[in-house]
Amino acid sequence: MTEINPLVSTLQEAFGIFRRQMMRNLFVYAKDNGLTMPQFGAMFHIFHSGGCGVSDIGNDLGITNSAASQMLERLVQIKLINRSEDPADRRGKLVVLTDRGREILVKGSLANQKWLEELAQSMTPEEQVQVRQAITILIEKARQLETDSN
Amino acid sequence: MTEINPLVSTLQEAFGIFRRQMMRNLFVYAKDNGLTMPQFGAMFHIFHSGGCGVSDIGNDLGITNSAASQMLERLVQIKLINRSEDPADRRGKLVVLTDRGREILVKGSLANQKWLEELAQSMTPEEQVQVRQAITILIEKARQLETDSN
DNA sequence: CGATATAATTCAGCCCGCTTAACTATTTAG
DNA sequence: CTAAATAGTTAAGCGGGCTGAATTATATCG
Repeated sequence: MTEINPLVSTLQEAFGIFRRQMMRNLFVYAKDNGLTMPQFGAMFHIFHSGGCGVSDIGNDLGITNSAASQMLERLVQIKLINRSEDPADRRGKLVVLTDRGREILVKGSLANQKWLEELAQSMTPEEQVQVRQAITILIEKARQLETDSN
Repeated sequence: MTEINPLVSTLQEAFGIFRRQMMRNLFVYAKDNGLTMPQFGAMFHIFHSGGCGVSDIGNDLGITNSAASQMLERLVQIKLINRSEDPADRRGKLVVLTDRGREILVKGSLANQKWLEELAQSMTPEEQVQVRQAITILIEKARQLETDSN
């Protein structure tokens, strides 16, 4: 048995609260924008990859290329993504969000803004500084982890 | 224009990282457990409500009672939830998770454990203490917000 | 060059998600 | 007690999500 790091369980708890907050909005937000959850998931992946191939999305969502291809075709139809030939490898396609598609994702990531504002305002100025410094460390470390694993 | 609280944008950034981490697993985890995303969403709601009615779930997911009723019926069939008459109001039903259903949710909430451990271990002991204290404040404030809004 | 691997698409077919509309059972209001 | 509101179910029907198998086009390996 490895020792239990108390920070990990604290993070776990915070993560749980964030998760719940996020799930509260996820389904309704997708539906309000005329998207199914898998479609939203695909667009989320495209957004964060900044452009990728068809099978990347299949892998990310755990579905076949076939399924991914069909789903992307629908997203092309409703003009939320563009699909073009990859100039570097003409077998592949390059999938990117349209402006409208990007807008949906950006707005979605701001969906919890109000909650975060309330959260911030429920703290004293001293607490705000303390929390901000700590979260900044957290963000920095998370980014490092991400970089290292590439 | 209200002034921009720097803590809010920091929290927003952290939330974004958490969201991405969570979305990475969400679809694959649901599928691995034989669940569609809406089914997983329903079970998530039941889990956190600790037991609720059919239309509660419909409201939470933004679908009609009819749709919720049909989905729950499938979850009953595969023995992930129990549905019984509400003794307090015999029009209503009481929906709860079975042990198997609860297990899926609990394991799911531990899905990011490894990442959190790596994150914790990438910090110096001093940073760990600092971050833990700050996150504890955050958790406390979030819980208070939740209590107040009820 | 020829064989093989890779990226994507298409088709048939199945199940699920969802809505609307109609219906049953129970509770609440006047 | 009757009328209206509320909780849930059922059925018909549309469309999406997904798979497996077959197909096309391009790239890579020997």
